[in-house]
Amino acid sequence: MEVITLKRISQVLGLSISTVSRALKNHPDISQNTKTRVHELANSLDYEPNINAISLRSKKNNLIGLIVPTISGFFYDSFISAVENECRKNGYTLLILQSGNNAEQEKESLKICRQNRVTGLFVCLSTNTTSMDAFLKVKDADIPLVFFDKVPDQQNFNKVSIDDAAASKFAANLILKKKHKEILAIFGNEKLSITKTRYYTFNEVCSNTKDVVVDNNYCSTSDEAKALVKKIFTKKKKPTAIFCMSDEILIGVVKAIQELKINIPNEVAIVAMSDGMLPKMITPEITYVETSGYKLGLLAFEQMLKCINGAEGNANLFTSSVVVDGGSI
Amino acid sequence: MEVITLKRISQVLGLSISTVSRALKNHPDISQNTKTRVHELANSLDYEPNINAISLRSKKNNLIGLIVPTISGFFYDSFISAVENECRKNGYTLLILQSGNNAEQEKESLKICRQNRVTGLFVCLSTNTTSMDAFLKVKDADIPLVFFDKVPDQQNFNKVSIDDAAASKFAANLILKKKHKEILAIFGNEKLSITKTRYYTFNEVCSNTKDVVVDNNYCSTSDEAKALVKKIFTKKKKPTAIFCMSDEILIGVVKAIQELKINIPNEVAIVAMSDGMLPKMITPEITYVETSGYKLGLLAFEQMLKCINGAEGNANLFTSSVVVDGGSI
DNA sequence: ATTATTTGTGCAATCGTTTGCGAAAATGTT
DNA sequence: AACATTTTCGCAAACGATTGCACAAATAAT
Repeated sequence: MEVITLKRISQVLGLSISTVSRALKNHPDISQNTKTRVHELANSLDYEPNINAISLRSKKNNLIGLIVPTISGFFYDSFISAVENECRKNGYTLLILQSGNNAEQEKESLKICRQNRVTGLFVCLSTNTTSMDAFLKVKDADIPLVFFDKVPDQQNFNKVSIDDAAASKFAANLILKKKHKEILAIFGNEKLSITKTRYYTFNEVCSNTKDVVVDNNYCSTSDEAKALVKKIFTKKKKPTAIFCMSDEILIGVVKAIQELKINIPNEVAIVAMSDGMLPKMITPEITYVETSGYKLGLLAFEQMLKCINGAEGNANLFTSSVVVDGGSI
Repeated sequence: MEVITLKRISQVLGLSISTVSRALKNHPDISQNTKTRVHELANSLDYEPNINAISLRSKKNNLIGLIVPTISGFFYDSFISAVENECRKNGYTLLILQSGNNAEQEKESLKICRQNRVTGLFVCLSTNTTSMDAFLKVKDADIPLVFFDKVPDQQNFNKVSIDDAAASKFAANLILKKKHKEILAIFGNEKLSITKTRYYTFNEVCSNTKDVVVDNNYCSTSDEAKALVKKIFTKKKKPTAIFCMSDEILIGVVKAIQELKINIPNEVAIVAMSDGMLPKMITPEITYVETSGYKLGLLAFEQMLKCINGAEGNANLFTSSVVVDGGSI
C-alpha cells in the first residue's frame, strides 16, 4: 500500500502541504475547520511522519547508539534493558550494535552510528581495542559519549562503571569478618582494568588482617575455574573461603564444589560478585556483592541526558554496591 | 566541530556537489584526478554520508525493528544477539524496543518503527496483546513482518518458533524410556500458546504408555514451582521424574530438590526444556531439550531476508530441537 | 466607502544526497 | 581549419517535512 505523506493528504483535501503540516501540529494560524478535516483524514489514512525527513531538516535525531561486545550475557542484557527503558521514556530509540570484542567490528559499528547521526553513544569497549582515536573524533564532533563497564583509561571521557574497588572491599570484609584465614581468590581476564582493580583492592584489604593468606588465581572460563578448584581441593591445606570475581567464575566454582560434595558454607564459604541472577539459583544461595547491570544502565542514561543538555563530557561515575546475603558464608 | 557534507567538500575543492558525489562512488564520468582529490579530502575530513538524506531520497532504509517484551532473560538476549549479528552481516541495523508485555507500549513501539520507516520488523507478542489490527496494517504497508516465540494464531503471518510439539515429545520420551510411571509435570503461564502445545503433546505422548500417571501443574514463577515441589515431596507417593517446561520452572524445582537433599537422578529424575545455559550450571547437569534462542534468531533472520527479497509473508517455521544429555535422568 | 487589522493559506527555501540531462572543454578525425 | 567525438563536469529536481514571509480574503475601524 502507498505510503502516506503530507503531500498526499494535501492533494486529497485541496490544501497546500504547509497548511496540512501546520494543521497537524495545531498551529494557531489554521482554522478549526481545516484542522479537523486534516486530522480526520490523517487518522483514517494512518499517516505517520517520516522521521528521516524530520531528522534531515531539523538536524536532530532521536537515535542513540549502543555498542557492546555482546548482547547476551549476565550483565549486558540487563544494562541494555535499562537503557532502552530510559530511552523510550525520553523519546529516544536505541540502535544496538555488537562488536564481538573485535576492534575492527567496533570501528565499523561506530561508523554506522555516525552515519545515522546518532544523538548520543553508549560504548562498552571491546577487549581488543587499542586506539581511542575514533572515539576522540566522536567527542570532537560533539556527540555525547558515555562509556560503560569496560571504560578507557583516559580522563577526558564519560565513564560509568561498577565501583569495583568498593565492591571488592565489601567482599573481602565479608570474608574477613568470618575469620577466614585461607582464602582462594579467583579472578577473570588478567588484562582487563576491572580485574586489576578487583584484584588490587581485594588483596589490599586482606593484607590488613594478620595471618590471612590469599591464593590468587586467574581463570578465563568457567571450566578453568572448575578445574582449578578441583585441583586445589585435592591438596592437604584447603581454603576455607572462595572469592569469585564474576558469574563466569562462580559457575565453575559451584560445579566443582557440588561435584566434590563439599558443604557450603560449613566446609567452604563462597562470596561472589554478580548481577544477582545466578547466586539466587544455587542452593544455598550465594552471598554476593551486587554489580547490577540495570542500575548501571540507569546511571549511564542519566549521564547521557546531562550531556545532551550540555554538560561537560568527562564524568567518572560509579554505581554503589550492595551486599546481598545468601547463606554461603 | 562542523559536520562534513558533500557541499562542504565541493566548496573546498571548487567543484559541484554532484561531481563530489559521483567521485566518491567512482562514477566513470569523473576523471581520475578529481576522484583522487575528492577521496583524499573526504578521508582527511572524516566525511560520513548522512543516512537520513540517503534514506529519504532512496526511500530505502537499512533499519530493522525488533519489538520484544524484555531484552534481558534466558532466551531473548541470545535471540537478539543472533539477529543483530545477521543484520550487521547484511548491512542492516537493529532498532530495539521493549514492550514490557504491555499492549499499549507495544503499539507505541510499533509506531516508532513505522515512523522510522524500518525495512522489516521482528515481533515477539506481548502477553497482553489482544488485537492484531496494527500488525495487519504493517503487513498492508508491505513491511516484512516476522513473529518469533510468542506468535499470533492467525495463518497469514510469518512465524518462527520453537517446535514445542517436537520438543515436548522428546522430553516425554526421555522420561518414558527410563520406565518412570509417576511423573510430575510443571508448566508455565496457562494462557500462552506455547504452554498449551507443550502441555498437550507431553500428555498425549505419556498417555500412550500404560500405567503412566502425570501430575500436571501450572506455575508462573520460580518460587511457585519451588513451593509446589516441596509440598508434593511431603506426600507418601512421590514422583520419580519431573518435567520442567522452562528455565523459570527449572530454577524453582532444582532449589526445592537441593534443599530437600534429594539425589538427582537416583531419587528423582529431571528433564527440562531450556536454552541451555542454566542446565549446565547445575550439578549434575540437567538433561534438557534445547530451545535455542540463537538458533531461532538465525531462522527468523533468514525468513526476514526472504521476505525483503519478495517472498510471501506467511511462513510457519520451527527450529529443530536437540536433546542434550546432562545426567539428571 | 476607504483604510487598517485580523485570519487563513500558499510559496519557496532548506536539510544532504542522488541522478537524468545538457553543455563546455578537450581530444580526435578529415 | 572545420567538424565529430569523447571526457568531464554542473544544473536542477526529487525525497518529506518545516517555517519565514507574503498575500488574499474577511472583518473591523474611521
